[in-house]
Amino acid sequence: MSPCEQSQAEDPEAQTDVPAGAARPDGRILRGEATRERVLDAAERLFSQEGFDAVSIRQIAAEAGVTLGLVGFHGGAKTDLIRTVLRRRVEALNLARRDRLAAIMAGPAPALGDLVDGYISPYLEYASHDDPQWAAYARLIARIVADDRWYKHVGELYDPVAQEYLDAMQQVCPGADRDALVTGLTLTVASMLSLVASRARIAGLSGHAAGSAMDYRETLISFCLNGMAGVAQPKG
Amino acid sequence: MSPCEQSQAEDPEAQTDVPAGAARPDGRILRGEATRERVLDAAERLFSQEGFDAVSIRQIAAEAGVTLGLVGFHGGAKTDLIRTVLRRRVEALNLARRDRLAAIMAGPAPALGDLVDGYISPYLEYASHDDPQWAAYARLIARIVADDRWYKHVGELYDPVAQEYLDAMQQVCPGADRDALVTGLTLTVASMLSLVASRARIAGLSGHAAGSAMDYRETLISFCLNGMAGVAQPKG
DNA sequence: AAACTATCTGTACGTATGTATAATTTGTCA
DNA sequence: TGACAAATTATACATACGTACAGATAGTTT
Repeated sequence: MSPCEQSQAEDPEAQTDVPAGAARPDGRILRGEATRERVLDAAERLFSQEGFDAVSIRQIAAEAGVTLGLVGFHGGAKTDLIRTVLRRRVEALNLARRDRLAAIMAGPAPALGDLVDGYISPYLEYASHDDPQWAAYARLIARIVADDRWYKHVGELYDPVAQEYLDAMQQVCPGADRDALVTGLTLTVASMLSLVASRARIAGLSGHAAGSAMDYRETLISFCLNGMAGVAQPKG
Repeated sequence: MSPCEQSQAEDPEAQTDVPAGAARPDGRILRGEATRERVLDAAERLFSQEGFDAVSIRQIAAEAGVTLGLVGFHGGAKTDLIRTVLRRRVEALNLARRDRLAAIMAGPAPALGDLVDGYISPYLEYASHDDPQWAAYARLIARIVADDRWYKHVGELYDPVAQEYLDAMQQVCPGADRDALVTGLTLTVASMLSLVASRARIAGLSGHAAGSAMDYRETLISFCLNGMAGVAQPKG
């Protein structure tokens, strides 16, 4: 009777055979929905702070203010729980990136810099979002990409939009080698994530406290744009 | 009687009151030294593959082919063990970087690109080293920087040389803002590490298997050089 | 040979882990 | 109101964990 294996039925009226725990046919939310959200939020926060293996189900329960059994009830097994957490916010990020991409390509003179900015900025904005859960999620993604166990899952979620950006980049830089663009975008993403994952690095080297990720946005975009422009040039 | 808390007495004749487990006054190595190395190697491999929290002392013992107690005997507590592993190879990397830096600055026309190359290449070379332990260590470093628990320790080990490179960069680019250089070097390091940590990302986006980290060296250096040049320009 | 110390083995302890489940409460609909 | 399912509690289980330690072994020194 656990609702933990529900599919991502975002649309309340999408189907008649509603999985348990999701929206009801009459549109009302089952009472467990708020609890489920608390559990996922707590897991998101703790996983991003301590890492998957260092966090116990009991910690998550305490952080969420629920009993131990409820974490399993709403989140399923631990590996399912983090998968759900990772999947939960993908749509919003992908949508923001796709919107920007469409706007850029519909404009008069789409440039490589616009595309780099379009891919990076939504993540940075969410990472500096008022909602601390978004900040936690951004940090979690930055953590997870170095872990082969979860990268496969994360990659599947984000790669399609990345491919759309790569297509657009190829359109804007006709002579560029596809593999070079792929590597360049990978390095761009790595740079972007590093700003969120460990501003401690910058703080340590600069000698003063690091600001918000947004404070580094200009430098980051400049770095990545110039870097991409470098690798996008046809050989010769 | 555990030798696990030995200081880094690399010089066999450095002191008369030798800590247990290190070199003897007569220059001979105590018999446990080979075992200690096996334990550290196994920990290095496993930590780099699975992460600190996912690896148990018993796993390390099995991987090293020793009994459980020996891991604690030679490695101390688990947190001491990873600290030792992280510290063990720092000297070699710092030395290689310092050598390159000296050669560049003694040359006729030191350029920003040379400095970027000088900082990146030693790590890439060690990461692609024949010795699989070096590859494991490189992967471990790439993993660890996203974890605040260990970054503090790693930073202390590598930041002094990074500062020397930053000084040299400022010398080569007199108008550059120091904070911009710091951010740029941080992004450069993040890009460098990402190539080692997860070539799976590139493989996933490109559609074909990823090669060795060395295959991406040119693209990486081009990306980082152009990126650094971008952020090193005085505002205006 | 005897004393000594580094090295190594085997085991035990207390605690924490992920997960399952029976029993209870709560809200909804017929 | 009474049946029914979702939600919640409390507890139990088997296992794995990090660490400590008493004792055995093996070299070295006296």
